[in-house]
Amino acid sequence: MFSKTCEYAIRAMIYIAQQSKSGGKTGFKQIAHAIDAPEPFIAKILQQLGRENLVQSSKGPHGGFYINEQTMNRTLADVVKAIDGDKIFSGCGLGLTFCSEKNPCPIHNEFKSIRNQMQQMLQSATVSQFNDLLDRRLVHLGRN
Amino acid sequence: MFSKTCEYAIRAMIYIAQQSKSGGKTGFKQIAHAIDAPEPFIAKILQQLGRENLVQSSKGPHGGFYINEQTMNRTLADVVKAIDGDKIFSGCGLGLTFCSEKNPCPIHNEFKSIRNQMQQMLQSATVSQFNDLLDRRLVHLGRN
DNA sequence: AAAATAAAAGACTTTTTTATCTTTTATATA
DNA sequence: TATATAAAAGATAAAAAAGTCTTTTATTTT
Ligand code: FES
Ligand code: FES
Repeated sequence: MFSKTCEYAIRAMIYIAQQSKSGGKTGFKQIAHAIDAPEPFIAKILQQLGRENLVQSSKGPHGGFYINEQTMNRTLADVVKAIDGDKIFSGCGLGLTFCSEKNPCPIHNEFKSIRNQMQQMLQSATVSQFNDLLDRRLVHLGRN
Repeated sequence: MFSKTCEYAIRAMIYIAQQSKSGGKTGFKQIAHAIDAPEPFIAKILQQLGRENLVQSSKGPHGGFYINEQTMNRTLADVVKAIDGDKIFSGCGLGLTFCSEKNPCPIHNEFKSIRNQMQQMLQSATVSQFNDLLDRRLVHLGRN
């Protein structure tokens, strides 16, 4: 559904958001460990997210990654778009081009509906929405 | 959403189904041309589909690929499962493991619903369902 | 039986994605 | 201002997916 890179990105965002609530900054190594992902790969992904202003960062001692007030309200859809582009939200889910609005294939409308639901769901899910559950340790971001 | 291999497989199945209606067999070169896909790659994919009994084939002169009566009713879900496995139908759409039925994440239920709809749609779409539209040239399987 | 045809199987190459390593730049603190 | 720290940037490596080629096997027709 999404690329591995994108999955890591989402988990990283959710983790950083939680850590940032209390004003803390987090290094990429800690992030990688928390979400059980390869360190240098997470570093690369965070750079991408930074360029898209989906995370903030500061260099030097006590530096690290964090998420500010506004960014807390960014949605999972933003993250997906930044990493995987918007091909998931547009075009045929089968990746086919042989049908159109005017000459819909037998599954055209169902596909459209599902795609729209997916988009709406991701657009209404903010990265900070998970903070509470993480705090209460009801969910965990690792792989186990 | 699906792998390229899977997209080719679906388009090939749909094409072969239409050609088979009138009892004809089709060579992999013709199939590749019709769906605008690389010839040797399609040959490989057809072998996979053959092993899963999703297409029939016969060797020698006037041989080729075809789809018999029963197979006409196989669904797109069968093709997807044969090529990409069933990971699209199971587990979290985000590829995450940090939530469960008991401790659902904020988007758990929406995700579940969407995934189920997707599965139902693919399970109710047969490969022969496209024959009519192809006959009437309302849709085309090529890339242009 | 021999020749021709067409798929099956297996080895191989290219491209893309995923992951890693090294050097540079920026910032804080002593 | 020197040193330590941490991210940014860029180059490289490994793995997976996509695509290609060659040989083998089965079938039909002559
Ligand atoms: S072929 Fe994908 S929606 Fe019609
Ligand atoms: S994290 Fe994917 S459904 Fe909950």
